Amino acid sequence: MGRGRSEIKRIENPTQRQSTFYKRRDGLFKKARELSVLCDVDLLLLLFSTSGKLYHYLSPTVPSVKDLVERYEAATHTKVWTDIRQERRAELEKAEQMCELMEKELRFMTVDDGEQYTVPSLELLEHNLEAAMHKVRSEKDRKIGGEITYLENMIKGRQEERYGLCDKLAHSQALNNEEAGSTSLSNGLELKLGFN
Amino acid sequence: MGRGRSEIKRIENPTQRQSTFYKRRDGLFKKARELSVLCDVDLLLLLFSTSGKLYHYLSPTVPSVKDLVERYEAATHTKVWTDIRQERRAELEKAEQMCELMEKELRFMTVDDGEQYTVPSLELLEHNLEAAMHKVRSEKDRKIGGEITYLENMIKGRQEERYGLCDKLAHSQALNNEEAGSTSLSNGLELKLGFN
DNA sequence: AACTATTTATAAGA
DNA sequence: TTCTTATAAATAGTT
Repeated sequence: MGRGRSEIKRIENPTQRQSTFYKRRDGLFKKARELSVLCDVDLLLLLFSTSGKLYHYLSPTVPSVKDLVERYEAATHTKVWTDIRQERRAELEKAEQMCELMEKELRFMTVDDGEQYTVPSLELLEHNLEAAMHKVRSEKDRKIGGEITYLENMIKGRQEERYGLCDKLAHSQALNNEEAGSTSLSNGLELKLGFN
Repeated sequence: MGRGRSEIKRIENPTQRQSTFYKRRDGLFKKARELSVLCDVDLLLLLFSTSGKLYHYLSPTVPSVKDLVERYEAATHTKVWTDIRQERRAELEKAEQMCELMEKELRFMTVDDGEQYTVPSLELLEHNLEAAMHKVRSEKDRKIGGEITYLENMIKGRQEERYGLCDKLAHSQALNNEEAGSTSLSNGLELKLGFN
């Protein structure tokens, strides 16, 4: 139809392709509608443009897309919806299994009474707990040791600071004495710092 | 097209309807195919004739009907199926979160170095581990104690059984002696049981 | 199924 | 996009 053309191959010019898409899309939907009405046919037309936009038509006689797809399943013996559902269920079950496993492990670790232990497994657990305990204790000691060192350094720093101040003061008093004019102010300062 | 007609309503004459169906069905599929090729479009055409026969076309670029139907689902996100899917996803996420939480707890319990512990948390952990250890040890003692008791009972039972048999035998021998006719058979039985 | 007289769809151009 | 129009295609009615 139209002026010329007859080859059916992808239109490379995007503008032209888009234009053709509009026209032919409308034509196709019109024909689909006409066929379903004229000949009493149940049909579904589902299409996505290159840009990902959805267009669809469903005969008015069909209640839903799902309905028609289920009939398609029955006719072709393929299972579209059930597959999707089963995949989901499988994923969920896997996650739940993981959960259960870890829960069991946790219950075991915390020596839950609901669990039944054998003597060897109890011995293994005892061993693991002992190892964990060692780790915890050494980690704690390390942390506390670190804090103690930090505090010791603080004290040391303060002391040095104090010595420095005392030295300065002594120096300052010596200077004052040389000048033969000792003030009550410098005396007060000496008393204050002496027992700081 | 064609000679006359333009009204689009159900064709009541079955012969004519069937004839029109063939012609228009072919035309529709042809147009669908042309559109998908010319404009690079993903489409599905699914139809059932009045007699229930299935005809369908799927663009060669689409891997499966399921694929396109899933895309339809995602695009409309209004259907019951999507709701179910979202419920599933929520369940899955919940399960995964649980997993993560438990994994973290497990890592903490096993004093994994990747974790950062504070001194108070280490003390709490130490306390918990000690409690677990006590539980494990008492459980182990209980189990071992139980097993010893069980074995002791076994031994005791066997011994009593043996005594009972010896008594029976002695009784039987006494009877045999009374009858003054000892057989080789009863003699063999005595030998057999004596060191069982 | 085939054949056409017509109607319809649409390619190209605006 | 949208309209116009020349022309190709589809198809209703007929055989």
